[in-house]
Amino acid sequence: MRTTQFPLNTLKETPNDAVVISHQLMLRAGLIRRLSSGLYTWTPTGLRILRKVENIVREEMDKAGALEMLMPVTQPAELWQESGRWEQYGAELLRFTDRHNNEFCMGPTHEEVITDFARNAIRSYKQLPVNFYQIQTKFRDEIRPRFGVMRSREFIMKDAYSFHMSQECLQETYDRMHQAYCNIFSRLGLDFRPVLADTGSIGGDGSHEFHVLAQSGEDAIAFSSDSDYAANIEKAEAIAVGERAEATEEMREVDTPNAKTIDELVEQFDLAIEKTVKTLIVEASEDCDADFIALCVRGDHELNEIKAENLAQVAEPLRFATDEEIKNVMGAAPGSLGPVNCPIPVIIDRSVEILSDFSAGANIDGKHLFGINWERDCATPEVADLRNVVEGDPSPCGSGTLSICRGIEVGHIFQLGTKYSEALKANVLSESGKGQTMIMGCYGIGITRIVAAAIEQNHDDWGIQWPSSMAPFQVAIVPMNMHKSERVREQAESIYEELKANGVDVIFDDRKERPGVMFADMELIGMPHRIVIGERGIDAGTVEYKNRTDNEKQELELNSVVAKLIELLNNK
RNA sequence: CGGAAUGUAGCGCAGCUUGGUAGCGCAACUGGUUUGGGACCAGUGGGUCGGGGGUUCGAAUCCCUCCAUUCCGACCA
Repeated sequence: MRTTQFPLNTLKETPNDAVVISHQLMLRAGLIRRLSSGLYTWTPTGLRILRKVENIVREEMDKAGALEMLMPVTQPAELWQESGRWEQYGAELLRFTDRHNNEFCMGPTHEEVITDFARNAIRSYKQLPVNFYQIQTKFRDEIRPRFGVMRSREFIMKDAYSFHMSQECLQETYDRMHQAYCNIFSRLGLDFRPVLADTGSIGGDGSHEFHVLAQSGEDAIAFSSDSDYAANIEKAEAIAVGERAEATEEMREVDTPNAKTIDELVEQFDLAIEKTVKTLIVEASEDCDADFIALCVRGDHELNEIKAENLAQVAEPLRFATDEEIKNVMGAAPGSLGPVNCPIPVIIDRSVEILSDFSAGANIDGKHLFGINWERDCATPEVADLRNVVEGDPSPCGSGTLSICRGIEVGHIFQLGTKYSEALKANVLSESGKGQTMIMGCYGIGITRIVAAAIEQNHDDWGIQWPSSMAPFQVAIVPMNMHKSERVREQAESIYEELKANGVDVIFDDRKERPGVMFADMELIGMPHRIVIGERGIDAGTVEYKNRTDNEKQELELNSVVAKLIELLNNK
């Protein structure tokens, strides 16, 4: 490609609504343009990168035996009503009506459509297992789109759905997808980790997220110092260390009119924050006798809402009680709540169970209890894992301690079970001739998000440093003074033609620009290999070569540049 | 949904306080000089000043209203 025929559209200044580096560089390098909130146009340069990612994903999916297909973006409401998600899904689902007054939505995902397809197309166990996938646009009306294509409303996703007769068979495909994902992210040249993810009500170890490690990531991941264990913080099990100590204090009621928060309490009464307990009131589920449940975690810990929501006694989705409801149920306002003399069922975190001589609200406005001990002052309530793990917690795998780091979720694989196949009655005939509900798995990769994640991980002061597999062009040819020097033009043209003939993705900067402009553009866009052709080099029989990621320039023999470049490309 | 800020050329911004011919830099275009790290000179094109309403002889500027965008927060007592 020639830059005179391939507009680069680079920007010297950073548009001021871009806050993360990938968003800034994507705009500056001319990969994307914003159309509206959370909606982006991909330029010719950007699209080349997107296609590279797609193709790697496609190759590895095909290799793993999945079948590509394509489903509509627009989906009829009936299917969503059948699965029950028309009501469940909130405002994130973009709904609209056609001219016949029929309701539709823009697909945020395709479980319903694929399950509908499968129930019609698959009749017999002989057709199973099967794994379908597509690479296609999704729409989720995010509350707050941000960070460019990292969290946009419209985005491209590879989503796959597998169908099985047995759990074992699902597990096999799941493991194969796990491996395929590792292959994909390795080929893309990303520093990534598969991590255990929350599986919601289904439970088990049936879900992994794939995270690209980056400071700007929106998710927190917990790692073991000594093993491969890695889990999303939402999922990482929090283990209490130590045993409950003997009581040494008497329980006493203290006036704390100005302590509404744990921080205030700790400050005003000089308490150790690890010896305080905070109490949160949430709505109870229908399984529970009471309308509300009290959850207790240590003052220095945070409630994990996902863990809480997964408890049988807690309503799904999780909802915190309003101040008014708390007042009615507890007889005291938030800020003075505690597990002692609590009128509603209490569930405490494991780390709270092993506390002694601790402090909590007295369920009387403006009063706290100090020196509380379980059993003596209050029966030990039900214990559960309720909190987020923190740095230094013991790893749930049994070896090492946890450290926490941030990641960008680029993939998610999930054992769905029969959630959708049951709702949509996707049955097949088994070997014994009886109808059986198919078991499903689903496997997603955020294609557009990968591009942003790769930049977060690979950039410097000059711009993007593409991993070779993703670069829009492999080699950039930068001629010096080509519009004056016929020799430079001839050499540049001939190297360009030769590289093209060898199937190399090459960009030839044949604009009538000053060298600095060309260098800056090629570096900003992140071309991995650059050769500079000038009079000086031609006289010496050489061409200057520079790799985007290291600062050393080297001279290559003019008459063997192409062979040498091809060799470099093959070595990656 | 709550809070804050912003909206002026493709991008970055000034002008608004104190109403009076809509500006600067970058980018684009033309011509020339330059040419191994974002050049220089001369010139050109490009604006519903977010929309609507009001005050006024006169509004980018003052008032009302709507909209959009960005940032922070969204129940952790």
